[in-house]
Amino acid sequence: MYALADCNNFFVSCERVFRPDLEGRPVVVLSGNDGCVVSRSNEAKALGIKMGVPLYQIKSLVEAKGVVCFSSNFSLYGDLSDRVMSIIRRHTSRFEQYSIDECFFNIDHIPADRQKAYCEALVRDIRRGVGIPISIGIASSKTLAKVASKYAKKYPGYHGVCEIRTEEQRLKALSSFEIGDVWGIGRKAKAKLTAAGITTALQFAERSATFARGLLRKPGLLTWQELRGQDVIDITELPMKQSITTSRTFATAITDQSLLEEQLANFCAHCARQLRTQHSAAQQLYVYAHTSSFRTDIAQHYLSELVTLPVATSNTQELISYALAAFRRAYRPGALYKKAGVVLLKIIPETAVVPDLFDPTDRNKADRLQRVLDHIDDRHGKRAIILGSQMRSDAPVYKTEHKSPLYTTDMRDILTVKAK
DNA sequence: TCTGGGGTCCTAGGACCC
DNA sequence: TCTGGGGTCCTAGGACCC
Repeated sequence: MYALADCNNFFVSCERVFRPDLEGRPVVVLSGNDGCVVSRSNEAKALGIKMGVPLYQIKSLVEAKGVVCFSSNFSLYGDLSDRVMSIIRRHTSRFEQYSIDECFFNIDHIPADRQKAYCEALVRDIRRGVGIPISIGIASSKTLAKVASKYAKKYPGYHGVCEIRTEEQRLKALSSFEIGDVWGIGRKAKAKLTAAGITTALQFAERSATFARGLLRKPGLLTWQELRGQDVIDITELPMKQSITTSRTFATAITDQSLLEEQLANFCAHCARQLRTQHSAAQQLYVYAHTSSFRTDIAQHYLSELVTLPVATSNTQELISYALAAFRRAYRPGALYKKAGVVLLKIIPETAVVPDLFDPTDRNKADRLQRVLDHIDDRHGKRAIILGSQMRSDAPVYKTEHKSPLYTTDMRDILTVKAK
C-alpha cells in the first residue's frame, strides 16, 4: 500500500505558522512580482478566488473582504517542507518527495488494519511539531492514493486520512470523482475523454485497455491501470535532477545590457549551487530572454543560445562567463526584456566528468576556490560573498510588497541541524 | 499599467548506420 | 513505370505535474 501525504494550502499554511492570528481569515500567497495567486486558504477559496488569477483582477474583492496577501517566500517554504518531509521519512523505508508539499511513502511494514490509525497519528504529529496541516490518502496505487487524499482533504470527518482499500471503496470513490481531477489527466486528455462521453474516473476505468491506449497513449494506459488498482508507477527515490532552471519575470522590462547581465549572472550562480549540492556537473547551458507575451503593442523578441561546454562543470565563475558570452552574441539593444532565465542541461555526476587534454583552466584550483566560497555562504548566509558580475548595479528589478519577515534566518541554527 | 517558476516523460520525425 | 529494409540515436515540441 502507498500513502500520499499532501500539505493543505501549503504556502498559506507556512505563513500562518508564524502568524497564528491569521487562522480563519482569507489569506493568499502571490507569485513573483506579486503577480498571480498561487496558494489560497479555505476562506480565500470560499470567496471564489481562483488558482493562478492575476492579483489586479481581484483587487476590489481583496480590499472589500480584507484578504491578507503575501509575496512568496521560498526559503521559508523550503525549510518547513524539509521539516515535514524528514518526519515522514522516519516512518517508512521507501519514500519519494514528489514536490515541495507532497510525498509518497510505502506503509507495508504496518499491519493493514492499523495503517489508517498510524497515518492519523502522523497527521497529528506534524500539525503539532511543525504547525502544518496535512492530508493523507492510502491505496494500492499512487494514482488511487492521490484520489483518496483529495477526499481526506475535502471531508473533515476523515480526520485527515482516507483509504481506498476494498473494491466497494474504490468504485464509490471513483464514481463521484471528476475525470479532469485525476492525476495524469490534463486539459487535452480531459477534452478527448469528455468527447467520448466520459466524465468520471469510474467511467474511464471501466473502458478497455485498448480504448485507453488508443486515445491517450502510454501515459493514459498507465493512469487507467492505476485507477483499477494496479501498481504500475513505482516510487522513485532521490533522483538526480536532469535539468536545473532559474528564471524570473521582471517588474518592469529591462533594456539595459549590463543590468540584464547582472541578472543572468545571479541565475547562473543559483543554478550552479544546486548542481554542486547534488554533486553533479552540466554539459550544456541554455540562456534566454524575451519580451512580454502579453504586450500586443510591441514587436516580440525571443533571444536564446544553447552552449555545449568543452568540459562539464559546476563552477559558478565558469558558467557565468559562458552564459554572458552567449548572451552578448544575441542581445538586441533596445528590446524590452521582461523575462530571462538560465537552464543547465545534460547533467552528469561529478565523478563522470571527462577531462579535456588541452584544457587551459586549472580545475583543481577553481574547485578549491569554489568550495571556500560555498563554505562562506553556508556559514554567513546567502550573498555573503558573490562575484562582481552578480552585483554591478544591484538595482531593484522585482516587486515584493508583501513579503513576510525571514523567520528562518533567525531559525537558521535550528534548521541547519535538521538539514545536515 | 498589471499576467510565476521549476520540473518530468513521451512521441514523432530526421539523421545516420549497415 | 519500376528505386529495400531495419535499426539506433538525437532533438524539438507537447502534455503533464506541483
